[in-house]
Amino acid sequence: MRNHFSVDLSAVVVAVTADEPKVLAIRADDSGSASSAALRDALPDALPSGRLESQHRTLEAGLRSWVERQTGQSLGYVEQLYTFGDSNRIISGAMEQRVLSIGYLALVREARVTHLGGLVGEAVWRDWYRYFPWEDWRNGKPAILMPIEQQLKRWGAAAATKDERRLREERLRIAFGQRDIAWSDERVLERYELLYEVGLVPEAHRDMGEIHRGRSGRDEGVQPWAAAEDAITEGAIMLGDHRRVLATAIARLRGKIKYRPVVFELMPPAFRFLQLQRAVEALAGLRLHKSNFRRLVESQGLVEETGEVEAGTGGRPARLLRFRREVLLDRPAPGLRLPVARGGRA
Amino acid sequence: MRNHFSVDLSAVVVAVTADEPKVLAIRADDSGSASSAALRDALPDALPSGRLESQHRTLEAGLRSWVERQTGQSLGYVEQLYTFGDSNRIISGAMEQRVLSIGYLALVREARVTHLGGLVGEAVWRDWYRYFPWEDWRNGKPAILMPIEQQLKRWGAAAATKDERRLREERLRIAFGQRDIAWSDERVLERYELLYEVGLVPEAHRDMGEIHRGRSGRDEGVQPWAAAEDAITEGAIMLGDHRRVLATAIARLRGKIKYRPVVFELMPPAFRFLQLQRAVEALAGLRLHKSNFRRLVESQGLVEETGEVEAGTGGRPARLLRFRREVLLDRPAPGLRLPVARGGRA
DNA sequence: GTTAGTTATACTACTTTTGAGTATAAGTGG
DNA sequence: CCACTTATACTCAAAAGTAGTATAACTAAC
Repeated sequence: MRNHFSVDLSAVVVAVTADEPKVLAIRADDSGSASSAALRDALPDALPSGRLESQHRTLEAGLRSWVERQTGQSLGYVEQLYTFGDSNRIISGAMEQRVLSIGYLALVREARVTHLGGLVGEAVWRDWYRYFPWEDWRNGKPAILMPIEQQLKRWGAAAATKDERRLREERLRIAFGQRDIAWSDERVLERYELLYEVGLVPEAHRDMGEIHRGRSGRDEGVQPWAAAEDAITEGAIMLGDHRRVLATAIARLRGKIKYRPVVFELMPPAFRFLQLQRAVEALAGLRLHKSNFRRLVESQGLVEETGEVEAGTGGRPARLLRFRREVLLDRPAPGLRLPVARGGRA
Repeated sequence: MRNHFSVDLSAVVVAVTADEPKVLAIRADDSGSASSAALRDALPDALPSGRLESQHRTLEAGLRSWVERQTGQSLGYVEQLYTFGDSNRIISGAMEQRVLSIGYLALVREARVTHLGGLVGEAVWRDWYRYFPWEDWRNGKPAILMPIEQQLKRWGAAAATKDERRLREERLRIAFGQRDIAWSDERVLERYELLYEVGLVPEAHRDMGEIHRGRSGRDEGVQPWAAAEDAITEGAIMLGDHRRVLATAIARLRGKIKYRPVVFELMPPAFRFLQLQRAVEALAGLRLHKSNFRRLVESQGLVEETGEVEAGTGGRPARLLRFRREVLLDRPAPGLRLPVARGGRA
């Protein structure tokens, strides 16, 4: 058994419904016992996940089958995110049990869930900002960032040495866009990991309790700087390191929409311009400039008109668009930023 | 043992020496037996790799220790590439042995190798175009592409149905930059996988021989289209799927240099402008426009002058540069391409 | 059935970034 | 001294991006 590992597959399944970014979660629900609704809501959500089994021909196939079994959702676009293997996932009870965990990002068009008489729990679509309220800047800077920034500033100042303080302040500046640096929508994971390290998210303290004999893997048993009472509880926590996987997924997706037409995996077959913009905004957590966004999309030839118009949206009826599947072929590599010399070709 | 897997860690260790991209390889060398030099050279190279052991605290730590043990090279920048888990890695002899393989990309500054009295084989630095001769366009279109394109064209035409033919021709167009589509330096993996599928690389046929009872994983036992004799032997093959891992690494690195200052991980502490350009060119396999490249680097504030100059290069002495470490902090996310509305900030 | 509000779409003026190339400076080897 | 290499500084036009304004076509409320 030594040097053999069990492998966990977990999926961040994303959809955009009513201009909001959704993620598929399993509500922990030990339906057997007569637990109160209050208690059930206190239990953290989990991502759909399961063990890789030897009958799964490919990793992706295993993932798809688990997600389908647990949520009834079948997956379209699937992309591997990252493999987490640091020995910090200790299954309570069975000690020495090392688990690798492979995270996936999946994009689906519709946020429907077939209700299953759940063995595991109930599958629900959650607004992803439920877990990361500080990531949504669509209505300006989120209020929750005030206390976060204050705490982080104090953490920075509390460094033992001068060098350590400079280091902390720089990390902070980059991750949260302080001073001259602008907030970057993509640094989701950096922000989460900083909060974890400082001890400002509850799971930093939860995981502390689970660590036996100093086998942390994350930080080797170093106590978080912040007290458990000071942790930010606005953002909902998740089971295990699922919130970290979610952060990885959001970061990846936010990065990818900028150079690959992946948004369309989330759109219905026909959609309006503004609808597309709202979807991108929902993912990026930012407001975009209307006419420039339109020009960008048009000039890239990403869409074409279906010929139909949609009325009843409370304004001038919009022409409906569809994604031009050809661009997947057209664009060699959208966004090559190197100044290639023409002489290159023989 | 069911549902427990052994995990292989393999590293693509990259350096740039004398304007050429190098990768660290293990020359298969069963030094025990008195094998002839000719035979030894016929055996394929391998990437440094080894099994994840439970004493490895993190995946990265395991990788570092394996690389160091096998090559004497200690690693700086390390990045996880991809986890391969399709059941196509069949260890000859031990059947049913399923292995996951996690590929890593590592960047080092100097191409030196401490010669070890090798248990495994000899570590050597190889020009990476040894394995992918069609990827080097620095001196114009590589000649090897002529026969490749011809074969691929025939494969396209040989499709059974019209739809299938269109599909094949499109894949070909994108991967190899036919017709109106330009060659893209980043599609290294797509190209390799296409060649594999068509049967134009020798390992496609080699792997066929190893497949028992249809357990391919790659293609479920479908015979490659091309005959084994028609495979391209210009590009050296590697052990197992190591060439695929290498392709993944090259693709990733070529993509990444365009939006992250990773090249500097490969440069000496002080360097000339042209030296930097040559390094980028070596990686991208392209020639770049000199003054525009200079402007790009300067305007981004990626480098600063050390104050020294280097003479003796056969021309006007150049000022030496060093990487401005601050940019790692400065740039929030180099290359945000969304038209953000100003009203976004509250 | 007019008016306020909403959504869609076209057009404009300006700035910044690229792409391609030329000119000149400062060394080396013969 | 001359041919050759390398370095560095400019120029100029085209393309892409930024920030708006103006107008058109609907819905809902009064």
